[in-house]
Amino acid sequence: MKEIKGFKWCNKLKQCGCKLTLPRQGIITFLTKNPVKHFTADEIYFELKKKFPNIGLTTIYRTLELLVQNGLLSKFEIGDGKSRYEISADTTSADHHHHLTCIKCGKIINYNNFIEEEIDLLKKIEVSLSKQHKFKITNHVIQFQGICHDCK
Amino acid sequence: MKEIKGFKWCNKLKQCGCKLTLPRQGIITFLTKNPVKHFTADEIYFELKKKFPNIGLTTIYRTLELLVQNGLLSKFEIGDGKSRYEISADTTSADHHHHLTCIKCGKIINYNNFIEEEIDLLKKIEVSLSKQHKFKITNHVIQFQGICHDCK
DNA sequence: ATCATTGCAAAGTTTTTGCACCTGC
DNA sequence: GCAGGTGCAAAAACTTTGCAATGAT
Repeated sequence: MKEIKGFKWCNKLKQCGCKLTLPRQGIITFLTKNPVKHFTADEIYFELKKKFPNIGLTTIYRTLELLVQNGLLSKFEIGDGKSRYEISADTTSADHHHHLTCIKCGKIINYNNFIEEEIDLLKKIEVSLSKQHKFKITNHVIQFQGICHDCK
Repeated sequence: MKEIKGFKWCNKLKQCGCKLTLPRQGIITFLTKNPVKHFTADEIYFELKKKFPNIGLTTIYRTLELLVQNGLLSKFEIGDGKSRYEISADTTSADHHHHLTCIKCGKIINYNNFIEEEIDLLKKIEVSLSKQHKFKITNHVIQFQGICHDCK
């Protein structure tokens, strides 16, 4: 077992007392390499199959859930019935983005040319909500929904 | 067929060329009366059964989808595999709120004591995104995720 | 009268569970 | 070596579809 891309996340997993198995490394590596996409479990499964032909879809689901629970991944839904996952990018990271989704065709557009106040405000809100509701906030899902140019 | 609570939405539906059937009225009425909850299709089904014993779950799904497509409802997911629906409250309405959800137990907390800049900024972003991506934005899903006091 | 809408049953998808085997530490 | 992790098959859960019957305009 040698260290690979995504080692930061791999270490984080170890710190949580989880074993760093090959499937887990594979999933972390893959999602780390593609930080701006939003994969379904199925898409990750078919991708991982290439490197780990024996991997099972069950493992994908279990690993994704584990990573979500430990704050490494963000899980969300755009209305098509499939959960989507992406690496939790820090709000200061260039990979951090929000989503604009079409309620007709399901198209997802990322945007990260934030209005300058946007990130500041989110941090402020997170601090405020944490205190008020005694939550440890790990993530946020900001999603604007509407009808895209093609569907109108 | 007589007018009932939620007539504003009922009229909106008619304007979209949809027939105003009893099940549709029932669903609109129910969701209008409970503007701050987030119901699953199943929960709405069992509620509507009381008034319309013959109603089918299929109708619930079809009606909800219709209402979402026409912008009357907001649909979102908190990570438990069930879609949730609520009446689209205008951002200026007292019913308008955002969500704080626990990734462990699925608890949903509404908050609407917005930091004063929050609503202004959202409007600004919506205008900006609409132009940039030629979207007609109908709704937004703002969701902070974390671990609640009880789960920590 | 007409055509959209409904309810039921069946099918389709996505996700979870049980269990014997395997693997990282 | 052992607890935790994996893969397969089966099951569960949620949602959609086909179709004949019904209902709103």
